[in-house]
Amino acid sequence: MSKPPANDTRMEKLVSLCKRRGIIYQSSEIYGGIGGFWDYGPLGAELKRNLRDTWWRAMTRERDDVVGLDATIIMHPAIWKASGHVDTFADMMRECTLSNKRVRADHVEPQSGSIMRFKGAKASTGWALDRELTVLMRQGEHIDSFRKRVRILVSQNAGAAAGKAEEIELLGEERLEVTEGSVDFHPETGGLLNEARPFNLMLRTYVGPTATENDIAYLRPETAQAIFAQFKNVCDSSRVKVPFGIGQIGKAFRNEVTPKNFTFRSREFEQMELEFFIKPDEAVKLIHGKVAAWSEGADLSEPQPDWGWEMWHRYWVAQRTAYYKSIGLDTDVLDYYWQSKADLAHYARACVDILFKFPFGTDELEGIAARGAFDLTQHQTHSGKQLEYFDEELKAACDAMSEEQKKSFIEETYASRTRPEITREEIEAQCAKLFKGLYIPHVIEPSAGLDRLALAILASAYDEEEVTDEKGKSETRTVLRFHPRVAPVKVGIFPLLKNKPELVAKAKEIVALLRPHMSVFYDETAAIGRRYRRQDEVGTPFGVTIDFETLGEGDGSQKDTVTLRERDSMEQRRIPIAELLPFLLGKIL
RNA sequence: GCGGGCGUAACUCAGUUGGUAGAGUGCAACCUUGCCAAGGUUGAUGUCGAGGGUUCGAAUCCCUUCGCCCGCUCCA
Repeated sequence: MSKPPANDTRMEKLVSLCKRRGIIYQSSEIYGGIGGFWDYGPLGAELKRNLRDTWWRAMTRERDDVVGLDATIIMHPAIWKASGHVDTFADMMRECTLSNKRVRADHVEPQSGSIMRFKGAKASTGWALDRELTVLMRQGEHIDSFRKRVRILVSQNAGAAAGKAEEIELLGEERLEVTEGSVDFHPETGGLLNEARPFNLMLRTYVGPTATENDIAYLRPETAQAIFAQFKNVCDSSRVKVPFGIGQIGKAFRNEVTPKNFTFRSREFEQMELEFFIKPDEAVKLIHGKVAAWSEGADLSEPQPDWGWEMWHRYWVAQRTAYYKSIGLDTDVLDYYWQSKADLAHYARACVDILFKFPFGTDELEGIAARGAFDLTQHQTHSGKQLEYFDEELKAACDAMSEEQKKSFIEETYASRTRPEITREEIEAQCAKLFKGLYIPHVIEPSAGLDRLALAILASAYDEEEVTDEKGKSETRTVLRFHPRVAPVKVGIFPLLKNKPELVAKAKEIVALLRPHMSVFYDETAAIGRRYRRQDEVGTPFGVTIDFETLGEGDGSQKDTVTLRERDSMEQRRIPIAELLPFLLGKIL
C-alpha cells in the first residue's frame, strides 16, 4: 500500500518539505543564498541534536574505553603541515581548456607537436560551442585520429546536450605552428592549459589583526587531527589505557569545488569521529604470543586482548552497523565498499566505506579506516614531542623474555616486514623500543558525517502513502517515518476542541507532565484530522487527544484516559494518562 | 571551473506578440460534542532571485551577477 515516489522526484519533494516545515533552509537565503552552506530550522535543529546525542551516547557514555574531546576549529597551522593537508592542497594547478582536467603546474611533461586551433564546434542536436579550442597534435599522431580524439573530448565536456561524439563538427580548423618541449598542454588530452593558480580545499583565515602571510590559519578540514594533537594530554590526564578511543563531534570546512546534492556535499559540515588507539600487532604478539586472525564468522561481540588491527577494524564496522540499526537505518538501506589495496592511501591498511542508498545514488555516510601509526608518527616528528605510549603489560611481557627469544622475535619481524625498503637497523630500533614497553599506538578511525546522517535519516524516513477514507476518497499522506529515538518532536498533544476550556486545560496539564522528559508539540487549531497529518509530515511518532471522556463524561469509565494515535499505523487506542509517560519513555530512550 | 536547464506567495506551479500579479495547497481568525489533510465563514501574504540596460511601459527583451538542479571535472 505504501508507494514511495520515484527517486528522481523524491529528492525534490524532500527538499521542499524540509524548507516548508522548517527542517533545512538555504543559508543566507534573503541575500540570494551562498553555495554549499545550509541552515537547520527549528525541527532540523532538534533532529540533528538527537542524532548527535545518539552518536555521543553510543560511542562515549555507554563505553568505558572511549573518552570525549571538544577541540577548536582553528588550530596551529603546523598541524596541517604535519597531516599533509597544506602540501596536498596548496599546489599551483593548471586546468585544461578542452577537458577541464586539472594538473599540478610543476608536473607537466614537455611535449612536442603541432598546435592546432578550432574556432568552435557544433552538433546536429543544435548544440554549439562558441569558443576557440587550442589543442596540441602530438608528433606522429595521425590527423584523423587527432580529430576524433578532440571530438570525443568535446563531447564528454559538453555532456548530453551535444549528443554523440561522431556527430560533432569541429569548425575552422587551423594549423598554427610546430612546438618542441612545450609545457602549456595537458599531458593526456593535449588541450591548452590556462594560467597556474593556487588550489586549496582548506578555508583560510588570519589570526591576529595584521593579516599578513605569517598570520594565516586554516579552518579545520577534519576533526581528527585535533584528537592526534591532544593525544598526549588525554593520556596524561585521564588514566586511559590502550586500547582506548577519543571521540569528537564538531564542524569541519572544505572549500569544495562542486557542492551538490542538497546538504550531502557542503562546505561547512559536522563530523563525528572516533580515533581508537590499539596496540601494534607486534606488541600483541609479544604479550600473547599470537595475534587473533580474522575469519568469516569471527566473534566480534566483545573485544579480546589478543586482537590485532584487523579484528579491531572488523569490530568497529560491526559496532557502527549496529549503531545505524539502532536509529532506524537497517542493512536494506546501507551498503559497504571495501577499498582495494590500490585505492588505499599509503599509510592505510584497510578502509571500508559505509554507504547509504540516497535517492541520487549510493554514497558515503562513514569511512572506517585502519590507519596504522601514521598520524601520531607525523605529529611526533613535526612537533618534536614524544608521543609514544608506555605499555606496562608489554614491558612486563618483554622483561620475562630471554635474549634468545628477543633475537628470534627481531628475525621474525624482519622476515615478515610489509615494506621491503625497511632496513634491518630500523626493525632492530623498533623492536628495542617495544622491549622497553614503548610504541606509537595504531589507529582505527570510524569517521561519520552528521549532516549526511541527517540527510540519510530524512531520505529513508520520507514516505508517501495512499489513504482512502470512508467516502472512498483517496489521498496522499506524506509521512516521515523517523525512529522515535531521533524524531524532532516525540508527541503531539491535542484538545479535541479549543473552545472548551476544560479540554484545553486538561491538554495543557498533559503537556506539563511530558515536557520535562521530551519535546512535545501542543496544537489546538483546525480539525483533529488535519492536526494528525501535520504531525505525520514532520515525523512525530505519537499523538495524544483529550476529549470529553477524559474529563469523565459519559458513563465515566474512561475518565483520565486519552486517545493515543500512532503515526505509522494510524491506529488509535485509549490509554490512562498515568501510563503515558512510561510508555513514551520506553519508545524514545 | 566548463556545458545545459531553472529561479513568480511558505510550497507546487500558471502568467499569451511587453500593457495594473494569478491558481491550488498551506497559513491565520471564528463557528462546530467530536478522531484522519472534515464542513462553513472571513482574512493576510509578492524587492516576479539581485543589479543594470532597452522602452511611454519589463515577470516577459538584452547584459551582468547570485543561487539551485543535471552532466563533466574534483573529492585528502
